[in-house]
Amino acid sequence: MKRGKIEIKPCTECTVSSNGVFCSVSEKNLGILDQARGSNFYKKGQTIFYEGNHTNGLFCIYSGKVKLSKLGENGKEQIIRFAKTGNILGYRSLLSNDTYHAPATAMEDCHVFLLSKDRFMEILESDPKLSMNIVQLLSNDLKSAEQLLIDIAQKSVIERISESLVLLQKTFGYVNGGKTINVALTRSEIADIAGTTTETTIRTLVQLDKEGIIKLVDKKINILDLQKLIQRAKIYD
Amino acid sequence: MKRGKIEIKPCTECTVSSNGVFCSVSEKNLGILDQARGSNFYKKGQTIFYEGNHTNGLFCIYSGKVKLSKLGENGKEQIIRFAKTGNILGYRSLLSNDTYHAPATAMEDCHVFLLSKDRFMEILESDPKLSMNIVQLLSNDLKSAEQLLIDIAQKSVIERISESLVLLQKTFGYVNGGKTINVALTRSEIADIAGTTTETTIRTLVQLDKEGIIKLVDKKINILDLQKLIQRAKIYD
DNA sequence: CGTCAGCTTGATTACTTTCAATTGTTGTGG
DNA sequence: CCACAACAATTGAAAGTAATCAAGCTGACG
Repeated sequence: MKRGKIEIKPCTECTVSSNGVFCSVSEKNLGILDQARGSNFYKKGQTIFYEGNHTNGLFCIYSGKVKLSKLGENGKEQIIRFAKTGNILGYRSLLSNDTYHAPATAMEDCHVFLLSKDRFMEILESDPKLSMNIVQLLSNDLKSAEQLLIDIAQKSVIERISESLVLLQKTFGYVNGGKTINVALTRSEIADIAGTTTETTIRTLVQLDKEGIIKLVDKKINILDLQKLIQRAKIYD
Repeated sequence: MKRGKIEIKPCTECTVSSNGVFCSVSEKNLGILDQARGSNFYKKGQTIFYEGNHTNGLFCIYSGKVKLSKLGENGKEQIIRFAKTGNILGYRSLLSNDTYHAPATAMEDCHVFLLSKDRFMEILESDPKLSMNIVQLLSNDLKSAEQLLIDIAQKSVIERISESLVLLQKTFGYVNGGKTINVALTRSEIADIAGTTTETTIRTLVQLDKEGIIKLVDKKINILDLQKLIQRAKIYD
């Protein structure tokens, strides 16, 4: 953890996101947050919080990519959503004063701030704009979760895999403007997004490759024809 | 619509729920709500709001049962959650200023109040307790949606059907303390909860009946052994 | 250079859907 | 009140999809 090498801005000068939940918060309150934050580093694969653990604060991602998953009774993982630079984590559990219900894992090396629960709640109560932002965050999460539910319940594997790739592209974009999706995932993780098995994922990716829609290069996935991929995913919106 | 026969209390004297979101709201604000509400009646099967329609208010269920569903691209329905007396509907769309994204349908004759959007937002902004209640409502919805997602993604049909029955029992209880689940659903609707087909649902219900866990009497479902049903659903919590 | 984790492929099996046909139930208009 | 239409439930057979099981491969890394 070579903190000396990393430039860390105070919350008051945060530029990681132009539309984050804290963007509308006053300088004064950001200053309070600043005093109450702790800096954490996680290596790829490390767990940021576990399912069932008690909530001790709000996580704010300064850099890196994180997956939120949920384990079924049989231990199989389902990825619920992703979080990246500028996103916050753990608000659902914090706000309903619950334990974490979806473990978060670093998909690459991450730098995360932990904001004190008390301080956050304090600001939340005095800042209607922030509270509205949180409500919208929850609403959007709910909307996505319900959409994912429908997709997993009703779509075929190739549709779900295609949709997963579209989602990844939308979320993480391309590597310097090219066609390679800007995130490193194992086949097994892609399976955990689409709600299927590793083997089926591999076969399906190969099929999409053969169809000329994507191009598999090592572990990287290139999207050759996003429109066709969207068609394959049966996304109409 | 024989309104004359139905006794309608003002919001200030509402007793439909002891833990509803409005329970903590002041008399004064309830009075405001009261002035701004409209009374609507829906027959069984009627749609209260459609997917894609613009949000014009908040629905509060005075009596009756409602299902919120979502349609897949192929037109197949997935039931997302239920609402009954004392629950509110449409808050997600209203709060994120979105169109309705999950249509609501009356499962039996319903009496529903429509609260004005403006009036509600007004009170919401002045009442931190209410806004906290809403946040918790959203949090809980999100939690359930994610749980349902895992279940549909990972459980077998018999587990999902079993779980659906447990959910129905928890939500609607028994008919006068007996063993009959207090809600009327078609096989097709049960299928839409569990994310399967009507035929498979029928076969599965028959199997549970043969196992002595439930007893099918006409369209009513009796739960003979709730513990075994929970086991069959692989619910551990 | 061995090991381990991830990737790939093939064969088999199990589960669920789909299609088709029949019966039962309900509500409605004559 | 009955006949009919529309919807709901049921059952069987066939087809399809994806999971599972087994085995070999590949590449990164100590």
